[in-house]
Amino acid sequence: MARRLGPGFYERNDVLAVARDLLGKVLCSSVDGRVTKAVLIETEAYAGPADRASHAWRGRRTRRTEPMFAAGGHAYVYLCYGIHHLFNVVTGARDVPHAVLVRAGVPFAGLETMLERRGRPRADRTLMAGPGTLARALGIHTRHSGQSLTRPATVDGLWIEDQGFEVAPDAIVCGPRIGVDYAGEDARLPYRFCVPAAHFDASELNGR
DNA sequence: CATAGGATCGCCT
DNA sequence: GGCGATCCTATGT
Repeated sequence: MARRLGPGFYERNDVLAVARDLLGKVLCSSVDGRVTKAVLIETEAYAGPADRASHAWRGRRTRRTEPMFAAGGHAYVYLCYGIHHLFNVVTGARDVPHAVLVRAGVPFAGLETMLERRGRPRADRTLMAGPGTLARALGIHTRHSGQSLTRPATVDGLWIEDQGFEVAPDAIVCGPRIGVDYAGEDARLPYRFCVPAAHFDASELNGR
């Protein structure tokens, strides 16, 4: 049975552990009267003010980054390259700006809606193979930035469920984050986590 | 007010 | 593998 993740999951201060634990969890959206869900297969941790790759480096606090300083369990969504709405899970205590960027997923529910949003005729590996495409498939928008992930469902909202998918620690591959060359030495930190998409192929998803 | 640049994507060759 | 799209955000004057 599905269990919505609560504050205890998100408010942990170990953002690397949260990034790992999000693999296999199911990101859900209710947008435009439609519910869509994706199993997460790739995440990246952004570790607070000490992390030069983070928007909150050196405690930078602006209207855009303000949601990162909320308590764990809120959304941080920002526009990248003027086009892509990238979704992050805010983690840790209030005023500690940890976040986990959700980079990829596989469909779990609402496939027709996700195909329509992506302008695709059928599902393939590229349907949600990057942070921009995943957010688009789920209808995630910058207006969701700052919203709670733990409040009861609304007509326009996001949350994350545990659908019981197990991800063994040795199935997780980690490596450096993508697109953060500007971050100097921090660009090489192994803060990116993935499980192969095959882990959650269609046969396993049937019947859940 | 002006400007530079970005936690990307998809199409082109 | 190379490049243009596209516009918000942050920063500096």
